[in-house]
Amino acid sequence: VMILRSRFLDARRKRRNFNKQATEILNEYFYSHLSNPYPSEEAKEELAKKCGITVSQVSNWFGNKRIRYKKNIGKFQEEANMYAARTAVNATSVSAHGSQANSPSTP
Amino acid sequence: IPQDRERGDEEAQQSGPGQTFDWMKVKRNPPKTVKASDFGLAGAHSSSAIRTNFSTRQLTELEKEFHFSKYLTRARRVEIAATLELNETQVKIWFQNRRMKQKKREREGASATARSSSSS
DNA sequence: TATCTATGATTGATCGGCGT
DNA sequence: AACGCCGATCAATCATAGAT
Repeated sequence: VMILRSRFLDARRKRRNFNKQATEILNEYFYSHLSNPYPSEEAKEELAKKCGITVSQVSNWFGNKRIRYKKNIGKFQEEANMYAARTAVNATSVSAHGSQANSPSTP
Repeated sequence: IPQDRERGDEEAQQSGPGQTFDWMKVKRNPPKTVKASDFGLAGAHSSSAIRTNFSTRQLTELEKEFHFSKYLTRARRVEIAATLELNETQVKIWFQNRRMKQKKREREGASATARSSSSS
């Protein structure tokens, strides 16, 4: 096939990585809800606000994270242990309540 | 109806951080597009049926139709499918996805507008 | 600077739920 | 019972930012 790719017709994707802070927040949620990493619409909105990104971007992040995580669980073990140690909201119903002020305070 | 137990062996690991949850086992059925049915018969279901790559021509035409009408009528669907050499299902799905995309844009565009109310 | 990897976005198609 | 739509998600891929 020719390299008739979109070539440059894709002025769209001008990706920019998220802040380390945002990634931190997203990962924290992901690993503290590893039993069911599917944030509700409300949770997504809250995460979006905290991270300074859009709800769609939060959805994309979780979508990519879930797929890539299960694709190669081993590769994420280290990261998983790290975040798992911070918040222990183990499985068995994640009936969260009043989300605390949540402060990634540095120990 | 038994739910195909995995290789049946990793039930030991549970409390560990590497626990395997249901969402990690989710598998989607492969597309049944069966587009290469022109092979001549005998449902040689061999069609890998993978993500179809629409050509620029097909996308252009679909986009044009979408502007004309966001929703399809049975007749139009048949017509478009024939013209673009796609299944009616593919046309139907394309319109559904397109509508979702439109909605997403409107939503993000709205919040963006509210933000830059009078700037620029 | 070239090459490989991590990651955000896009999109055809699937899943479950609902309405007709 | 069957079909279309919605909303969410999957899964593969694109293109680029970042690491080596």
